[in-house]
Amino acid sequence: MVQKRELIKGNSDSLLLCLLAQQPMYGYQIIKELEKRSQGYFNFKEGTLYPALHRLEKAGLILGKWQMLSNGRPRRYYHITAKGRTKLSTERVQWQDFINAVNMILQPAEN
Amino acid sequence: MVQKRELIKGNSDSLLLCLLAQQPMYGYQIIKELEKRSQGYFNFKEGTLYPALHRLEKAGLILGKWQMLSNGRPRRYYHITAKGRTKLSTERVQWQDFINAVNMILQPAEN
DNA sequence: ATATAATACCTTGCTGTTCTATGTATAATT
DNA sequence: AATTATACATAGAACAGCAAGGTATTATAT
Repeated sequence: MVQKRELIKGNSDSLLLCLLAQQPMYGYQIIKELEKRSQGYFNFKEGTLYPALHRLEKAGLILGKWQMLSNGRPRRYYHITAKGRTKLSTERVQWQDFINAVNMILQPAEN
Repeated sequence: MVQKRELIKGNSDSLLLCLLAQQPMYGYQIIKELEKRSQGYFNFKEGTLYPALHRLEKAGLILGKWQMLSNGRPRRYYHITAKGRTKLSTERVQWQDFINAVNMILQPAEN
């Protein structure tokens, strides 16, 4: 399947917030989880994900907490905030509105 | 309704190709038509649309032809090419794949 | 008559998002 | 001993959309 990567632009925030609304996760885990849940469709790059998480944290939508594993390797677990949950529900609506609008153009399609 | 404008990125090509697959149109008309068909959702800026049309033409997906009106005002009508129609059908599939993938993340959502 | 809005094209520069590439470091596997 | 997987991070390039500006004609409103 050939993907159109640009489609993800502006949508990744919703995906991240949605995952973190279910449980706190760390960056590397999020990448794997998105890939798994989308049956291999999503393959977030680290250069995309980490800056995105930093943006979301800076915006107060998520909160990162360092957690040291027994083996001494640190992970940064991100938790969604109340503000983040509000944002998520807004973005869900916006996503649906967007799909509807696009389909109004693409659907009546006998061409 | 508050829109998330970035969502359109990577999707506008499909919308333009779809319109032009139905009939040749000129830039200004496309803007109005997209607004009308989406019930006011889409409001393409000229700074977005004209460069987009130029890109599509350069890629051989559409073909522009100047047409002089009786009043002397020129319009540039764009026609879809065979290559453009092929591209459109590919993009339709990609769009559906993308929706499906996003919904795999957002849908199982009781949060 | 005159000002404003609508039509119709265009470009430049800014911004934001993604990706590639690179860097660091440890643990597990081959 | 070498490679892969885990886990974080950033810098620079590419690209699309937008605001703002420009030109020019026609139609409408004042």
